[in-house]
Amino acid sequence: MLEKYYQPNLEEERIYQKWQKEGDFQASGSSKGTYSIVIPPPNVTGTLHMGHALNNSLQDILVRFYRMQGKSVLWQPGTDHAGIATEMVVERELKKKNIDKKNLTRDEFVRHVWEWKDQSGNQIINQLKRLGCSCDWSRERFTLDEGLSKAVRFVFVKLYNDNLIYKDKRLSNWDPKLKTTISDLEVIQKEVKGSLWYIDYKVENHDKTITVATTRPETMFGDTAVAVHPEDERYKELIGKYAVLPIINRKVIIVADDYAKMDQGSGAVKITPAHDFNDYELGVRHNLDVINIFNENAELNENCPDEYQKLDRFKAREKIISELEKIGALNKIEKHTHTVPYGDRSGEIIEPWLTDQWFVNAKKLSIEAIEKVKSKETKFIPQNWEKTYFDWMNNIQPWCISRQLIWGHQIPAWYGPDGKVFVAETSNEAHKLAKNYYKKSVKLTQDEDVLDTWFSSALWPFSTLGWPEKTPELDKFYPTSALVTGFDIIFFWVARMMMMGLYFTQQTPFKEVYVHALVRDENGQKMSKSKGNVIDPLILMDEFGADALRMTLCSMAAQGRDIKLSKQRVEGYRNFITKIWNAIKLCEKNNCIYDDFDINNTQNIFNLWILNELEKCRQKTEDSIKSYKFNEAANELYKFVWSIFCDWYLEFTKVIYSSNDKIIIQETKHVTSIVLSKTLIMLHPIMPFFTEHLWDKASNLLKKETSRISQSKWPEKINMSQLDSKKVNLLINLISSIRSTRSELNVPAKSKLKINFLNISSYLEEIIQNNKDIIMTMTRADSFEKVDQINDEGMVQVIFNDGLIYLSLKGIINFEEEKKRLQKNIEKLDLEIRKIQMKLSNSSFISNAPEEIIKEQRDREEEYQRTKEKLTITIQSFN
RNA sequence: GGGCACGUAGCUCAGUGGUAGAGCAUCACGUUGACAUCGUGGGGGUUGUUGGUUCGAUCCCAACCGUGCCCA
Repeated sequence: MLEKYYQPNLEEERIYQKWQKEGDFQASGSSKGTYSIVIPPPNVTGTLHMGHALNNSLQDILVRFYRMQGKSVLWQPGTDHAGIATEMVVERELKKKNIDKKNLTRDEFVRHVWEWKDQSGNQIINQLKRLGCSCDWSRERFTLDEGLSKAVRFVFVKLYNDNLIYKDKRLSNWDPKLKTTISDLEVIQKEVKGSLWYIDYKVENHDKTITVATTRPETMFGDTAVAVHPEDERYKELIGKYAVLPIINRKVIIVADDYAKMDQGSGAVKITPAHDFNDYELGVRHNLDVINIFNENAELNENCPDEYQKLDRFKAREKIISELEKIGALNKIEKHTHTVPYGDRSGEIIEPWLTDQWFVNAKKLSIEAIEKVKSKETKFIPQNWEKTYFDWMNNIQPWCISRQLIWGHQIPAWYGPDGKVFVAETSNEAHKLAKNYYKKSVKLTQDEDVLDTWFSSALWPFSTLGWPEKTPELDKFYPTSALVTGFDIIFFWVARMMMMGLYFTQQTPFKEVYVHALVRDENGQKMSKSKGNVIDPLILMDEFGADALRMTLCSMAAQGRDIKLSKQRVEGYRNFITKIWNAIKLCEKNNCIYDDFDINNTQNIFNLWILNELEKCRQKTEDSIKSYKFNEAANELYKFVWSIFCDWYLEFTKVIYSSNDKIIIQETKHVTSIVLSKTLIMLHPIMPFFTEHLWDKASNLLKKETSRISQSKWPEKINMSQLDSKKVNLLINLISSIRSTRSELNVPAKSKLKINFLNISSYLEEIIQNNKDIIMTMTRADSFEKVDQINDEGMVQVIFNDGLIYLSLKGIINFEEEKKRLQKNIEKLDLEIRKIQMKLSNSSFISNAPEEIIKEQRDREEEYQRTKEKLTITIQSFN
């Protein structure tokens, strides 16, 4: 006998270990094709948050489902090295030990990072196991593994030789706190309330001044022009003249460019090509000088007046403002809301800064990546995410891939004494190239920078399978079947994996991209540590178990809508698990031992009915998972288990067991056992732990073809010859109607009813006669008789569409109440009848609507009329 | 400013060109053997607003109002 409740925290770990020990997650050969997913690699520094929980639950559901479908399945796991994040974590750890990164050599620091990784880098992997993820851990990869690193070097060299990677001095996003560039995608634009300063610049050889409006007065020392709109009447005469920068009295040209907006600020805008992306482009158009005024800490540098040098950019701003005010050049200050770029890791304001960096020509790589989505070689689900992908791809910018960090793939480029660059996979090869070039051996130094972590992640779908070697895994599992990810990652992963995959394997890396929702808190707010509204999936799992969390996420994963998660929902699905637990307990008690049984021999209508319902559920669940409609799959199973199997079927079987029809009793036990077995199998992809537990604990009740449910096959289609569910559905309606009447009339739960019927169809009568016991038990009646006429004054009519069913309630109910009840029902019917009559009397409805719709309406009207008549007669009989 | 979603019961959300559903919450009743982490039943809706297409619109179209997100 099972215990009172299922206790997930006592079982889950043990079950997971068993799966692993048995090698259940390793891909095996199969004739039914392959199914593969690569995990979007979580950061090695990460801990499991709700987004991971959703993302990986869905992947696990797919993977377990297709495994059950008999495919050879690979779920390729691993982590990425998360350059910036890991350096930050390790630096912080070192600080605790009083070690300053600055005093360490590159090698020493890298050693510390590996030490940290070995000790703490496995957290997220363990948490994924906790969630039940059935990844093939024997194939776990890390972006800094030797194999993957080799792939990175290979790709870099190839792209360089194909002129798709180049080094260039360009503006890039400089993080002055982390002292590295970051890519556009790692910059977060935030709306900030600031000021707009209006500064008067004198115009050379002219009596006018020109007033520029700026949000960044501190960049003034880097100005090399003032721009006005070509059509702007106020400034037309000044175009081509020179404005004089206050404080330093340097001349800058006044240019006409429609980048200057007439209605913004003063219409004149100062141009600082070295420190603003738009200004830089304008500078190129007008051939302007580029003056860099910041150092790597975003302090003013030697291109600024002495008293400003080494001043932080915001201190410098204050100083400039006060000096401008002093000399009367500050015209006015307006409050102004504008967007400011922040580094998503450091939280620091990003400075566009002119540096030497390595870039990928993403534009060229994007062309095919766009094509392949257009031609549906890779499909987005839901489809509308295509648009996001196209928008970004069509406007793609050069991808800055160098980072001024230590942790990562050091760029495979070496410099000769004269700065000549040699790009090669190894130092040896670089030396060979150099020797060839210089005609002698020279000393080479390797580029200090490392590559963007995403550069290696972009290779993940094939580098993890052994590429560039031609491995059997690559051959078998690439291209992968699906990528499951959140929309916020379309640019980071999907786009870049597509570009790299196509260029290096000539195939799209995945056939489908399923884009799931974002998990928000119960008020629809994005979860964030600073808001304090984070729901920790680990805490939820502690409290309710991994299965309940997974089922919750699955049931809420409707396409195109974000998930608002609340604890109550998880609790509800924990209760669902308990419900199944209890159902199994009942089946144990009823001795539903599995024995060989051919369901094609099923006789009893309830058994036929439940098998039919099971098949409907099986079909819908299967279709839903295949089309990524996770919520539908979860709800279908929930409804079947609770509202059909438990609420009705198990109740019917109680009556069957109390009868003395041994053959039907035996059949019912067999059918129950089969339904249980198949239901557990179907629940397994969503709720792997407790289904596995029951597979073991309720072993003798189940039809088991494998010792572990994780290895079971998805149920086959049930082909029943006589699947007529109508009779049982009619019974369910009748029982519900009687219960409802009881309840509405406040019949005490303990009082037994007497039920009478007359004038009913022979079809219904047959059903009633055959199932009297069931009806009586389930409605708490002690008799159910056919009568010739109703003359007993205690008779109350049941509102049941197709028959005159009466409850004998003499002395139990108040007839005024009963009249009201019937009157209310008549009113409802009247309303419906009127609606239908309106339709039917509309000649255009009759001439335009399809035949079956018209017939349906006529039938409905007739049925309502019959019911109404019966009720009216009953009311009249009271008087 | 450009783009994408969304608006259905108190809450969270499904859904469909022809009778609007679920879970939670709520109310009433109920512990005699699966289950109170429960059972039975009830109440609760002008499907954001206004137009259009249609015999018929919650669904399709347009505009508007509101909310959220992405990009600039």
